[in-house]
Amino acid sequence: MIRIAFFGTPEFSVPFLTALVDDPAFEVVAVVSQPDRPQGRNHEIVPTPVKSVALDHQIPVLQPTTLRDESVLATLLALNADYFVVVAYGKIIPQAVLDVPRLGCVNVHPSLLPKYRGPSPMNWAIAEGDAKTGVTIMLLDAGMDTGPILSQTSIGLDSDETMDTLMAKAHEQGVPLLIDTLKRFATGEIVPVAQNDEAATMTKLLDREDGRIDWTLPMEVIERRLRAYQPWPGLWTVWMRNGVETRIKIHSLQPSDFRADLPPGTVSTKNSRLHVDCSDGTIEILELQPEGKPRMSAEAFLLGYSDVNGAMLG
RNA sequence: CGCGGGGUAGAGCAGCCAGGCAGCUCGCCAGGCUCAUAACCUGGAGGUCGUCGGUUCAAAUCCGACCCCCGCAA
Repeated sequence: MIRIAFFGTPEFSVPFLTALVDDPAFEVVAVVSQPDRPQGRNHEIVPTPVKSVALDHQIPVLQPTTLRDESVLATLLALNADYFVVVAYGKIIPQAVLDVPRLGCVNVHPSLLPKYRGPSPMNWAIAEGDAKTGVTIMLLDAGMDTGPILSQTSIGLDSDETMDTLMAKAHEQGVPLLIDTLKRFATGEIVPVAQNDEAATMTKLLDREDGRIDWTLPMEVIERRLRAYQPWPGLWTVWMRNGVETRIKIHSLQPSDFRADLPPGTVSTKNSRLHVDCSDGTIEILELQPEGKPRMSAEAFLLGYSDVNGAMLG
């Protein structure tokens, strides 16, 4: 049996972990996850998704605050692991840890490396309107997603692709690829291939301000971001209503054939429809959510907030 | 004890601060008008005002407890 320590934290990592657990060729001897942190509305301490699954399978869980620690290193060494498998762990892994497993540290990166090194590669692929992205299985080295590639699978992006659907595809194709790659690399069937650094691109970490709609952008870009920025940071805008900033989340929109031809960010309503102009046309908002309220259709919103007509959003 | 908004007719909201007939827009039902409509007119049904308790002559409104929904933050 191939001995594996699994490094991962969010929901995205879970299918990879469960597949390893379920495969008789592997023994997952430990799981390393980020420390539990206060979360949610009352700052409750919630276990990470990966930790929960590990506990369900009676797998020992480590949650070190740092991997640069002698006792942590000693614990990892004692696992006598063949692989460390890293899927969205959330922290840089220092060289001393990379050197621990016999066969190496294998990372799952959801892009076609060397394109989109760095965080949020799937968000980026959707936001850029790419026709395809993929999943890369690679060996970690000291750089940011710079290690040699073991295997890769390509994923076609649909015109209505969202993070939900893309993650499902990444799991569908990436999980079996990981399993297969781990087995074949262990037997020497796979030779790592260095990345072409000249073709590399980097993504930046999304932050909450990325979700704030810039209405001076074209419709197409705004629409892509709506699909790319789910579930976080989402897409939102601000309505100055009677001197009070009201934040409004946009859940669904579409380009409109109606042309209001107003300055970007200006709201116009017509026949129970909600339109906002951007740089190259008029967008119809279909579903939205004022802060403190549940999400609702534009039609419902207009019944209670008819004064939005003519407002300038930003 | 992280900060904050909300629960009022099927939907979205106002009324609450300052207690005194339960409102608005839409939908629904019936009828009318029109060549015509996501139009217009007339009439109508639909509510334990989240729950429980307290104060009061009187509570959607004030006080207390609880339940539920949501935004932020992390």
